[in-house]
Amino acid sequence: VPELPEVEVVRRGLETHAAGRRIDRVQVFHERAVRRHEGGPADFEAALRGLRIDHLRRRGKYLWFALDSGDAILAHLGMSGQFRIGAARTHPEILVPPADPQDGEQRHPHLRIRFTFDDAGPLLDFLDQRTFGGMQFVPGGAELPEPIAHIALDPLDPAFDRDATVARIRAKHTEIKRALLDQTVVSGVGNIYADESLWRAKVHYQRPTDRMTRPVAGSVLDAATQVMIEALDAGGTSFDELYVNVNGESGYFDRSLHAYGQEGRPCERCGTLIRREAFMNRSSFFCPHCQRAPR
DNA sequence: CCTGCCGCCTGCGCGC
DNA sequence: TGCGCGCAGGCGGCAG
Repeated sequence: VPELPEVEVVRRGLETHAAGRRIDRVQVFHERAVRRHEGGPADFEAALRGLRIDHLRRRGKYLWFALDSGDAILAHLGMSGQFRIGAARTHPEILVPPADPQDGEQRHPHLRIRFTFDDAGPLLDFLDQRTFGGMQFVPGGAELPEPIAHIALDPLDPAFDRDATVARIRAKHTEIKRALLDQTVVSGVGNIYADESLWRAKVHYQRPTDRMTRPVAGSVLDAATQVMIEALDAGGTSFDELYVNVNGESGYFDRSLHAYGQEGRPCERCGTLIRREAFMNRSSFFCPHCQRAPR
């Protein structure tokens, strides 16, 4: 599941392998992948032809291709989206026989969008098993695409205001994990890093935000920042083949998880068994001793 | 304005 | 053996 560290790994890979290249052809193989694009697949393909990718930018879990025209391709990986560079050549094992023998071309079953460049270099594929991810062309969006103007800065953004975010958290009438997952409060945190942050800060996921002191709210935010930096250094968290970098390689931060997915294992601080509870239609992992439930 | 829930998706593992 | 179900969970939209 791609959260900030995983998306940043992908952004860096695209900066290396896609920036500076001019798009020759775009092929959309599944219309849900461009459902946010007003004009649909044909318009998406036509809008990008001939444009050059200048830079790759990111805010939270969103990333976008800044184009030489001043426009942008805004992308979100959703639950299972991947960008792969030249995968057809470097990973033949993921290929399947063509559905139609006349087709000739071999394609991965989850291939949704393919970019071909005018330099005859490796192509760029967007694969997405569950189709929660996708792309849209945003005219004039190179600096900041309008559709994500409401997304808060993430903790790795140089302009991130830590104290303002603490104030924002404390001003909300909700539980701390909901606030952490609210991308308009702080962006980039998903279920995995929310649980890891709360474990590090020794705070229960249901603590009311409006009854948290500034130091406690700050410690949760600082833990989130720290855990995401460490995960980025490890290349992200990979549980399976659903998250890999642009070269198809896994990250190894899963070995450093203390709470998420650790149900029944002893807490590394106190030995109490990590518990899993349903919360917000997902799972919350926590140490019932270190992270005491609010009254 | 704010909070919180639903529906969108596919594949896998489990129990019967 | 096969099938139905729960689970994985980010996000937009919308109800209250």
